Amino acid sequence: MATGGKGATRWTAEAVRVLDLLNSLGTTIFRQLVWQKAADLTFAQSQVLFYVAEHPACHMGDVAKAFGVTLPAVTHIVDRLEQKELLVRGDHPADRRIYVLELTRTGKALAEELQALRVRGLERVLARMSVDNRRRLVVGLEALVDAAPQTPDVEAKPVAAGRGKR
Amino acid sequence: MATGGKGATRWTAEAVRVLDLLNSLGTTIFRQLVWQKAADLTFAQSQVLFYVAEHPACHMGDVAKAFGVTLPAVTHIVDRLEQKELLVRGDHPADRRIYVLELTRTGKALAEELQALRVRGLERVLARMSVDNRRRLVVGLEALVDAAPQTPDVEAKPVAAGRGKR
DNA sequence: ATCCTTTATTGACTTAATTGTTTATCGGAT
DNA sequence: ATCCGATAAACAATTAAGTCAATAAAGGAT
Repeated sequence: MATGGKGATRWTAEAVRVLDLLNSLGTTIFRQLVWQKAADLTFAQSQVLFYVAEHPACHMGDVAKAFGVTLPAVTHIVDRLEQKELLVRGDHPADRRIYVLELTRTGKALAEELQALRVRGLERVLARMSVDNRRRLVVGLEALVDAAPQTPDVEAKPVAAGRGKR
Repeated sequence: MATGGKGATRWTAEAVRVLDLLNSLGTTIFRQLVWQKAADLTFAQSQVLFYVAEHPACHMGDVAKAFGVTLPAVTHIVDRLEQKELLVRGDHPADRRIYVLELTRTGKALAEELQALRVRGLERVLARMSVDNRRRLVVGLEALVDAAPQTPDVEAKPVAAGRGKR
């Protein structure tokens, strides 16, 4: 409101622009960079791999919440990752209903390798930007992420639980 | 490490940060805003809907190139959109192999409605940002999209072609 | 006319995600 | 000590999306 425009109308134009940019992002960076189809992991599988890498000892439900999918979906993906020996379902010491997810040695190595791939790819893109624009990008994105509805991360959260007990 | 500045090392840190932010974006904005699960369209279906809305009279192959998927995948999605009467396969006047895609009246209305939904959602987020940060976001994103490997839009482009001719 | 390329479809198969149901377990009430 | 409600996860079935391989049909060239 600082520049005293006519309020909503101005933001709408900006929102449309940002939406458009985010869309372009999805079909460039996201598709060509973040989603390197390496190591015959599917998109979902690599996402879970990274999640477990960053949240060791997490539970099935944590993963489901983080990606907003249902538990059965996680079950399948974790099944496949376990088959590939990238991840193990460990037992929880105190609560026997719970699986504690951990990456195997191979899984950790793969996660690091993929991360390095992404970073290198993104570096090549950032190198084509000016220092100022890189700064703007980082600060702007930080503000955006900050302004977005809270991130459904590992923290305990009510979320939409309530699986079908009857 | 923020003020370090020994060349490549600095960019790496910046790349990691941006990667992280893009990731957060994927699990917040993208999931809660861009992907409004309205009108029982799947994600892929709504993407194609929007694409055709913005590129009237496009061909099956255009869609495939734009999203980096194979032609059969497009066939299926267009089938479904046609069943829902959101889109029609028209004939090309000069080349009878080609289908010319157009949204129906209903399809256009739906696209506009979904777009409005997204814009309103994004507006609410942008409203929580300062004017300066909004500016930084737009400029930074523009620079990023610009620096990214060229967008696989409607233009003729080699992309990852090599579709299975034999 | 014959060959080659382009455009799109079809079929078979795999992976994903959703919904609904079931099993096992935990924790707290009697 | 047992029953009851809630939680964690598996299992089953359906729908969608993506792949490859093969096919068909139209266009263009020689």
